[in-house]
This record gives sequence, structure tokens and C-alpha cells, in this order.
Amino acid sequence: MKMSKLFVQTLREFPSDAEVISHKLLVRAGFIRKLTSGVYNYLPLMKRVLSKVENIVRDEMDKAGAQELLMPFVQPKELWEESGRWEVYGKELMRLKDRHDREMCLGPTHEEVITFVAREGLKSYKQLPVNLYQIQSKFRDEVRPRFGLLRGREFIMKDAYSFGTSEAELDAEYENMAQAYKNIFSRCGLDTKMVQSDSGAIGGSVSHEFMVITDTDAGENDVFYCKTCDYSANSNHAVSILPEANTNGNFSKPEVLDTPNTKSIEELCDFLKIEPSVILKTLVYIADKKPVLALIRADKQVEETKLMNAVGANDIRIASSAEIEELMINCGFNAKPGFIGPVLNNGENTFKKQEVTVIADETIKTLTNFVVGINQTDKHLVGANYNQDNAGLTLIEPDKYADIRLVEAGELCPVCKKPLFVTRGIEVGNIFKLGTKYSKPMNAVYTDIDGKTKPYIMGCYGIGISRTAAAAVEAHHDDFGIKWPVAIAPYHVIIVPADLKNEEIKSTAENLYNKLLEAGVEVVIDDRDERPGVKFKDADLIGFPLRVTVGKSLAEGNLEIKIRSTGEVSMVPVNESFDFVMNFLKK
RNA sequence: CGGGAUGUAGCGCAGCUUGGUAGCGCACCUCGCUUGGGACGAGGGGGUCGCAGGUUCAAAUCCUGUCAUCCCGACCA
Repeated sequence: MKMSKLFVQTLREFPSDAEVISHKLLVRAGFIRKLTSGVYNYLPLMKRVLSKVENIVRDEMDKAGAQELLMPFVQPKELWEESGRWEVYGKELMRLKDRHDREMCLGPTHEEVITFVAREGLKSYKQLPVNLYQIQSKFRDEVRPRFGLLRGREFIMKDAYSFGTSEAELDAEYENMAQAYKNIFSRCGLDTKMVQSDSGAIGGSVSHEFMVITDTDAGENDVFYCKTCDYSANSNHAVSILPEANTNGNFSKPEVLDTPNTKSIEELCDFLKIEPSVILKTLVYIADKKPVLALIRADKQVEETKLMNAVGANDIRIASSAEIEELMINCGFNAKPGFIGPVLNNGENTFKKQEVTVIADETIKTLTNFVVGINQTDKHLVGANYNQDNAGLTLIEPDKYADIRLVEAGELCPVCKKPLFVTRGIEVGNIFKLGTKYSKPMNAVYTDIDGKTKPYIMGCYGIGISRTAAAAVEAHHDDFGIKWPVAIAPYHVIIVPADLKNEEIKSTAENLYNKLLEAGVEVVIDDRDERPGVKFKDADLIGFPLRVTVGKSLAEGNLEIKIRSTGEVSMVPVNESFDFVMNFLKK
């Protein structure tokens, strides 16, 4: 490829609307341009990178026994009603109507369609197990797209779905995919960590995510991990040994105290001269439009995904002040946020009447003689305990105890009891055990050896193709630009003739270029009539793994070959330069 | 959805307070000069100043509305 004809426009400055480095560099180096919020044009250089990632994915998926197919991007409402997700999925599902007013959606994922495909074609146990995958654009109407390709609304994804007859088959395929994923990311030049995670809206029981570890804002997930054993988990799923309370409440008897202006835990601690770990904190959430009281020891935070799972809801958010005050009135109290607590109203559980679910974190069990709100502004109960009269007040027994606590770094690993560490990660892939979550409601069944019809046992396995490419930039760059791993670089080599008016330089460069082209090397020659500095800057910015400069060292019969990733420079005799390049690419 | 900000040429920005011929740098075109880390000179093309109303002799500038984009939060495979 001749640089003068390559469709690329590098920019002298970073785009003003980009925050993270992969977004900045991909725009500045001419790989992508935004079309509208969260939607990008993939320009020729980017297209080449994406194709390389896709081909690595294809290669490993095919080796793992999966078969590629392609499903429609537009999907009918009816299928989503069968699975029940038309109601559940929320605004992220881009819904539209055709000219006949029939409702459709743009595929954010393809469980429904693949289950449709499977039930048409997989009738007998003899055909199973099967793993089908596609590489395709997805659309999710994200509330807030950001970080360029890392969280776009339209993005390219590989999604695979397995169908089997037993849990054992699913377990085997899950392991098979985990291994394929390790191969894929390693071939893409990415170090990934496989971490336990919540299974989210897609559902199912077991799931893992593949994280590219990056301690920057680009990593939107917190990953807790142990350096002693191999435990690692997304914060939405991580657990730790239940931490002891730091201080026991030193209140000798239950008593209601005036605690003016102690809306926050911090203010309450200052006022009573106590530690947060002797306070029972009550948070009000709205889960699927119904209120939930979340009880947790006040030195810990609630993990909302865990709480959502404990409630069995699809949607959860913290209640507003107005909603809390309204709930209090409905329950016969009158209290502002900061003074809420799980107590009966004159011996009556008025929360239950309002369909309030009370979920208590495991940390509640560690509390004795604790401090708790009693739904009266500027008052708290101290020295409280469950199962006793507390100065005339009775605490409400939670509907459920569950782990709804956000793990903190330094807490102890649930497996080996050593301190946990935290880091940020970019999720580039995930694998789920779905079981019969979709096959049952969609009546996707096969006939087993015993003549009975049974639903498929399913798994699903995703890789963000465009996100993986962007994550590679996050992982491999410097102040000058991108340092593409060879396997996914748009081109392997750029040849820079330093002075085109010098015939010897020009012809030497062109000879090497033609020779490499013939050998099938993906090579660009910078034939632009620009000063060398401009060419070097662009070569570094775009990130060609290898740069061959034909310039002043030609007087000694040498070319200068620079390895972008290491910065290592070699002076190579002209007649050895071809072999040097070929050897580099072989590695 | 709450809070904040911004929309002026492909990109980065000034001009707006105090209304009066739409500017600068980069990029692009032509010529000259230059050729090892984003040179220089001369000339040139490109903008209904997000959009719609209003005020005014006159609006990029003032007023109202609206749309879009970005940031923080909430949310999220």
C-alpha cells in the first residue's frame, strides 16, 4: 500500500471530546470517526484491525468445534415476548416499528433468535451437543455511551451459543470455551484475567468475565483478586471473609437518644463518639418499582447488583429523598433520610403493609448493642439488639439475610484467607451457563434417547471484537502513539524513504517494498513528499510494528529498522533487510 | 433521569461582555524553498456561526424555545 493513497487522516491534536487514551489515539491516528453518539465509522485501518481480531476469533472458535452462522440484526417483538425479555430488558433495547406498526428491536444480543434457530433444526439428541456463533454488529441504547469503542451503542461482537443434553456437557463446553478464549486473547497480545462475575440480565447461574487489567478510568470494572490463590471476581460478585466489627457498642442498655443533625453516618459517629461498625445502616432502594430496605453494618457499602439478585428484581436504584419521606408517611412515621430503621410502629409492621422487602446483609449478624434509626428525625436508638425489647421498640426481622456487601481491598480471600487486592479491568469477553433459561420458556426441545422431549441445556459466550481492539490500544501505547501487537496490526511494516529526490534511496526503498509485497507481507511505503519528521511521527502514531528507514545510513549500505514495541533500532545491510523483516514477523 | 458545560471551516480554538464586512493555527490546493522527529515564504479554496422564532436599521453577539454533543452522578452484556 502506498501511504499517499491510504485513506487516513492523522490529526496534530487530540479530539476534544475524547477522555480515554484508546479513543484519543484511534481518532487522532485516523482509525475511527464518530458518526453520532456512541456510533463510529471504522475507517480502512480500523477495518483491517477488526478483521484480524475476527479471524483469530474464527480460527479458535472453529478449532474448538463451533460453527459460524449469521443472524438478523432486526428481530421481531414476538420472540422477545416468548422469552419474557420484551418487558424486562428496559430502554437499552432499541425498539422500532415497521410500516405495518409491527414492533421490532435491534439485536443487543441473540439468545432469542439462536433459540429459534436451534428449535427449528436440532430435533434429536443425536445432533447434540452443538455450538453456533456469529460475528456481527450489536446495538444497545446505552444511557451514556463513552470511551469511544469501549462503550459504544453500536459495536461488533462475537456471540456463541451452545446446546447440549446435560449439565455435564455444558460444563465441558464451558471449559472448552474458556480455553479458546485464553488462546484468543493471548494471540491478540492481551493479558487477561478470567474472573467470576454476576450473570446479569442474560441470566443463568455461573459466569466468568475476561478482563484486560488496566488501572485507568478505561477499566470500568473493579476486579478483586488474590495473589496467593487464583481467586478473582468482579466487584458485583466478589465475596470475602465476613469482617469483624472494629468496636463493640459500649452502650449498656437500650435507650432512645436525641441525635440532632446527624443525617450522615459520619455526623452520627462524631456526635455519639462511636465507630461506623456499631451502626446498623438502613438504605431505601426501589427495586422494580417496589421499595426495599437494605440493612448493612455502616462501615460497609451495599453492592447494588447483589442486592438486586437478593430481591429477585430486574432493576434497582436508590430511592430519592422525596420517595423516602413519602414511604415513611405511608408507614405511619415521619422521618427524613438518615433516620430510617427497621422498627415496628407501635407493635405493628407497617412496612409489610406497604409491600416493603427487608434484606439484611450478613454483617448485621455481627452487631450487638448497636445504633439504629427509628424513623424519627433527629433520634436514634442505641444499645439495640435483635430479639429483645429495645426501650419499648421492636426490630423487624428481615425477610432475608443475604450477602449484599461490596468487598473492599484488604478484606480476606474467601478461598485462602489472604488479603484481597483490587484493580480495574476492561471486560473483553464473557461466558455464561444459561441452562434452560431460554429453551424452557421458548419451548426449544429435542427428543432424547428415551423418546421424551427435553429443553436444551444452553451456554452463551461473548467477545467484544471492537472493544478488544480498543483494549489493545489501552494496553499498548506510549506518548507517540499506538504500539499494535503484530497479530492485529493493520499493517506489519512501513518503509520510510527519507528523501525521495535521492534516486538511490528511492529505488532501494521501492525494491524492498516490492520484495516484501511479493512475499505477502502487509507493507506500506511512505511515498509522500513530506519531510522525514512528518513520516516518523505518523508511523509512530499509527503504530506499525516495524519501521524501515531508508536514509543517510544508506551511505554505509545500511537500512535502519526500528521495532515499535521496544524502540530497539538495528542497522541492517540492505541485502539482509528482507530476511530481517521476515524473521521478525515469524516470531 | 438529576447536576454542569459546549455548539463558529475536516480538526483544535478566538470573536459574544459593549450588536456594525466572520477570524487564527493545523489540514487541503498552487508555486518556491527545504529534507532524520509534525520547517519556511507567497498565493488560494472551504463556514446558512447547531436549528427555529423574537428584539433591532442591523444579530455569531441580546432574548425565548428547541436539538445535539461532552463531563460528573445514577444506570449498564
